[in-house]
Parts: sequence; structure tokens; C-alpha cells
Amino acid sequence: MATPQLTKNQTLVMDALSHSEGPMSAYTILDKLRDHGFRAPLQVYRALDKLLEYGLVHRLESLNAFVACSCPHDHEHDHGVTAFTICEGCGQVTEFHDEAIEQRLSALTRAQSFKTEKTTIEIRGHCQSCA
Amino acid sequence: MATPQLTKNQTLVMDALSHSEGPMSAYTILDKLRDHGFRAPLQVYRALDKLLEYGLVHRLESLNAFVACSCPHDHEHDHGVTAFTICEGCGQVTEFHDEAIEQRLSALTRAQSFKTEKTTIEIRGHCQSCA
DNA sequence: GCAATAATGTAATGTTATTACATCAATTGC
DNA sequence: GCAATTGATGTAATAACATTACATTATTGC
Ligand SMILES: [Zn+2]
Ligand SMILES: [Zn+2]
Ligand SMILES: [Zn+2]
Ligand SMILES: [Zn+2]
Repeated sequence: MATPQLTKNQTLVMDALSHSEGPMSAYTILDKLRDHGFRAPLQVYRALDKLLEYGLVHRLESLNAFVACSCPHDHEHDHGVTAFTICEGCGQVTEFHDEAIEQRLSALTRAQSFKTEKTTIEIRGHCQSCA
Repeated sequence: MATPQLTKNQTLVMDALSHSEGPMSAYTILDKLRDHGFRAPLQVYRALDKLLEYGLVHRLESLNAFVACSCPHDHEHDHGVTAFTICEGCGQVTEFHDEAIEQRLSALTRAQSFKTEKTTIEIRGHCQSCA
């Protein structure tokens, strides 16, 4: 998925997430952007849909929240399975990718002839500082 | 986590999930149990909390829904990491466990000194029939 | 310019989950 | 037995998350 030029709203949401310490809910993003003219949830959700599609943002299912992708690359190519550790103490989220897990999951789904479209891996717990 | 005797509400919710073809949202469960005296969401959520604690039920984060554990064992011992395939077509959910994935995730989190409390693995896609 | 497409604005509504407080039942200690 | 504690339940209100519907504006292709 090549990333096209972002629109005004997409840029505002992307910047909000990029400059955030951690993940933000859609409504938190909305509040942050009220000064920039945002008035309704849909403005956020529409921008997020596109940013998710472009791979610039990830959704954390277990938090109902969103986080900027931390990958250094330019997102010209789809990065594979994305996994996260999420600290319950400080809220820190760490994104990581592992080829071994990806291949193992691929083998397991292939065995049941399941066609994977999206894989969610989220590990809740406590980081080193918060242990 | 040894499973104590279930209370009346816990039994009703457990039965509803056990007899369901697939996962159900809390509000769907509520509707199913209105004839049995359920009136408010909290009655469902409280029962689900206990059933989750006992390992009899799993929460599907990407669906905001709940499903009865499909493991044959008696839940006397905690089964490790649970993963699911979820078909977008027919709604079929398949629970599986894999030692290799569990060990790999364990190694990865240990490397960042992260203390895991709960791991979510959910694979969305299409099953063989719905491909 | 004009049609087609994509993005935006706004309101209303739908869905999921929690807080607060009162009541009831079972268990424990004496 | 009985008070005290604990766990479970009932009910209402509210909070948090997400979508539908419809109107308007901006951009693109011709
Ligand atoms: Zn990423
Ligand atoms: Zn932490
Ligand atoms: Zn299970
Ligand atoms: Zn299917």
C-alpha cells in the first residue's frame, strides 16, 4: 500500500498520534483536535480508517485505542504480522515483528485452510520499570 | 484456578454461550436471558468476569464478544496462550494452542524484561468454506 | 466548464462497558 | 443463635466507543 499525500484531517490525526507518548482513543484524539476545528467523532474515525489502510497507524484491539506505527521504513511495503507489548502500569506500547511467529501462524492457519486477512497479537502485562 | 460451583447467573450465561454456535456480545447474551429474569447489562458482565477468571470463557477483543472455551479438559489448570481464527464470513471461531508460539513469545518478552499477564492472538480472515 | 470522485461537516443514533448505590444470601466467628 | 463479614444480585444512570444518514465542499479527469 503506497502512501498517498495525506489530507488535512489525516495529517492532523497522524500528527496527534505521532507526538503522543502512547496510544490514544478516538475520542481523546477528537479532544486534542478541537482547537483545529474537529467537532465530531466521524472526522477522527474517517482519518483513522485511511491511516490504518496506509499502515501508518495500528489499532490496539484490547484498548480500543490507536498508535502510530513505530517502524522506521517508509511503509512502501506491507510489514507482516505486528505484535505489541502493552504495559498496564505506564501505558507504554512496544511494537515488534517476528518472522518465526509469522511463519508458525502461517503454518497453523494453512493446516486448517484458513485465509488470513489480519492478525492481532497483543501482550498485556508490565514493563521492566513497572514490574 | 480451580472452578468453584457456579452461581445461578453464571450458570445461565455459561449455558447460553455453550449452546451458541459462535461468539456472542454481552448485550446479545442479555437478550437471550431476559426470559430468565435478566434485566441489566451488569448481570451479564458480572457473570462473564467470573467465567473469564475461571477460564471457562474467552473474550474476543477484536469482536467485543465472548465465547465458551472449547478445550476438553476440566480447567483445573490454566491452559497457556490461547489463539483464535475468526471467519468474517460465517462467524466461526476456532480456538487453538501452540507450544512453539508460546515459547517464542515468551523468549521475546523475556528479552525486553516484560512480565506477561495476558496474551491475545486473534486471526481474522475466511475459513475454508467461506474462502 | 462539467461530471465523477473523494473528502468533509453535522446530527442523530447504535453499541459496548462502567459507576453508584441498595438489597439479599451465604459464611464465619463467637 | 446471632452479629459481622463477604459474595452475589437488582436497578438506574452514565460513560465510552463506533456507525448511519444526509448534506456540502474540494479535487480530479476530461
Ligand atoms: Zn507498524
Ligand atoms: Zn510500564
Ligand atoms: Zn480455551
Ligand atoms: Zn466461514
